[in-house]
Amino acid sequence: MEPETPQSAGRVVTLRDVAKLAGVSIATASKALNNQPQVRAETRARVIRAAEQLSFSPNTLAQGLITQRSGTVGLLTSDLEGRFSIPILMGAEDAFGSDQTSVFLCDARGDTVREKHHLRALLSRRVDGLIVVGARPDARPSLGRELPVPVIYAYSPSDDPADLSLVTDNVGGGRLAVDHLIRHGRQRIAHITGDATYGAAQDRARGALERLAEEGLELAGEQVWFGSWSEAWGRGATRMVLQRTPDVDAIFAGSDEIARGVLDALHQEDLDVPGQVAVIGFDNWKVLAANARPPLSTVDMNLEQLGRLAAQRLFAAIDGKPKGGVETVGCRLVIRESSS
Amino acid sequence: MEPETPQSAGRVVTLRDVAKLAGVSIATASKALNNQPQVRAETRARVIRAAEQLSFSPNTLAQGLITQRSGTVGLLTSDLEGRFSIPILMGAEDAFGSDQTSVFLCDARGDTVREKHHLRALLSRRVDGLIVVGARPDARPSLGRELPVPVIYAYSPSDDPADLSLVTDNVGGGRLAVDHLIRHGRQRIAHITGDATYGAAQDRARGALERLAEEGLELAGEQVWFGSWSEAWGRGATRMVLQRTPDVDAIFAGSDEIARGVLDALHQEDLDVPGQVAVIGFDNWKVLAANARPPLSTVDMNLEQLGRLAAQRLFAAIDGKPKGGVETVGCRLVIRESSS
DNA sequence: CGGCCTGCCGAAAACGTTTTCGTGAACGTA
DNA sequence: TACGTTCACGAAAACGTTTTCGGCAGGCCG
Repeated sequence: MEPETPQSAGRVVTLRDVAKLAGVSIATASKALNNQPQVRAETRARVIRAAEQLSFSPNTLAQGLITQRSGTVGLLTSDLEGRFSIPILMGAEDAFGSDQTSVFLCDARGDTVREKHHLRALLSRRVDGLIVVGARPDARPSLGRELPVPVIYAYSPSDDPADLSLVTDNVGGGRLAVDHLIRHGRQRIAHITGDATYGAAQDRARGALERLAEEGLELAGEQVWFGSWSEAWGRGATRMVLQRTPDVDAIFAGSDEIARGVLDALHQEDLDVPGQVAVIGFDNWKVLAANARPPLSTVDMNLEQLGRLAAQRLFAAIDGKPKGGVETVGCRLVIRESSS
Repeated sequence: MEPETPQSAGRVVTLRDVAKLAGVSIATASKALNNQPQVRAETRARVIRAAEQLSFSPNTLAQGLITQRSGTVGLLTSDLEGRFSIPILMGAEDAFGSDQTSVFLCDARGDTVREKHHLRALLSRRVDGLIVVGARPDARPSLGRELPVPVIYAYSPSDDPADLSLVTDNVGGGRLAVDHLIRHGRQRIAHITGDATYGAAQDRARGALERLAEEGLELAGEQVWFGSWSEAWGRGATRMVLQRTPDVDAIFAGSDEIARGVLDALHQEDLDVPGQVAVIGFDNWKVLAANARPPLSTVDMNLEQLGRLAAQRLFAAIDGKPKGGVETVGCRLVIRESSS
């Protein structure tokens, strides 16, 4: 009759099993596997071999219980559906994945009570930290200063300046777009963008105007065209711009959706892009931008990098004193064919 | 001098603190909070009050250690970027959220070794179960039968029929689309779809052909137009279909991206949609479908429901014997204006 | 040979719960 | 009064680790 192994008994392998197989105590087994110095090389090897043989994997719950570190963080998003959360989430997950920390995903669906509920659950699970990623780039209410773990706000900054928030540099993004158009010889640049109540819309417009002013240029189309973040608005606004300034030679759109509408309207007017009018979007939403006709140049917010940065800052805050303030992440140009 | 509370000491509140404040033992405190019967009503009330006063939240790690249930599940996606994972993930998160289980999110980025790595980590964390959501609707390698926890495969079925997989009913989706077109009096229906190596493309086409055959109709455009999942292909294929069958009165596109291309090409030929040609897409990818001109009718795969179902099946499997096989989730029509 | 240091190892406490079991009190019954 | 039963409650074990500390060899020095 075979000697019964832990696995064959349907039990999950524990450190005790490894120790017994290696002929050492539990304490030594633990030290051997954790690279503690006070164990002979030969013994360590024996333990490791035993662990592999049993395919031992340590119970992180027990580890967390004693070390007071769960090795987990909470990712509290208020809107999974919104496409901006996802890249941030990917970046964060990526940055953590390389370490040995796992990520709890919670979607509050923009509901405050659901958020509270998730927060409670996460704290109960003794997460080592939290990343809160918002749905829109404007400030959101802080979770409070009395939390037992550090918190990083990503995309939506916290309304409490004592918290650490990571946000997109929308002003810089606006500058970048206009700078690119100017460098390609455009002089009569219009700006069509989304909802004026969005801070991001204001910031992008401001950046654009700043860069124009530096060059001594005025905005074409008489004004910044605020509206909604939709293709339909892009089409409509384009027609109005063309009416005011028929010789416009570039349009900076506040989002890729709007830019698609702009392209569509320009086609209808038989204007060549980028021959007669250059177009640049914002977001680098690939399915929209890359499939446009012609493929759309656009500004990328580097959201994945923002997510990775959030993870790094969270780590720093977990063992160190927490920092407050707002940190911005720069944008980058993605040049395709609509602006060459 | 104030009596020192646990919080003021910077310590996290434990059951011991609650018990002391309520003047009972730890055991009784535990029983009181867990609605065990063997505790006097008055005592229970006192304990609960103490717990609230200290805003006690039980350490789930300790709970999990002893109950052998961590109350967590792993969500192992192979491709977060792909838009199909997200709704499934939302559905699953939603279904779990109402219960007291939390979700670990892991993105393998389509990499097998990363997947193995995440799997190890999840098992180490003693998750109670796993949901594996794939990137494309074709079969993927099973994680194996020897896992200590139940696994549900969502979207991509496992290649091992002993596993339980949940997939979209693509055949039904194809039928649904064509049925809708027929009901609206269309007789010359063409089908333009994506990569022929995708099982989903084959299935949708099969469903469409079945439904046509039932009506005694033939496919317009001489063949099923397989190609790629892109707008460009939609444009190109539409031109070819028009060349073959100038009087086509409906086009069923295998995806919304393709449908956008179809619409674009029809506009260029000055054909009215839906007056002369009806168009229906697949996926209900809102930003594409709702913003199209005219807004695009399409087939929705009910992915959120699929995610919720996966969560339910996982629960059933956690305490019950695991079931195998493939279960399909039906599609539904989303009627907008392109097909009326 | 006695003392001291060094190198390895194991016993045991600790983390914060749940759960089993024992115990004392109160009560009813013979 | 003696005895069994029920009712609340507490002591202690258990979950699977990490870490502190003490002990036992063996080697070196005086």
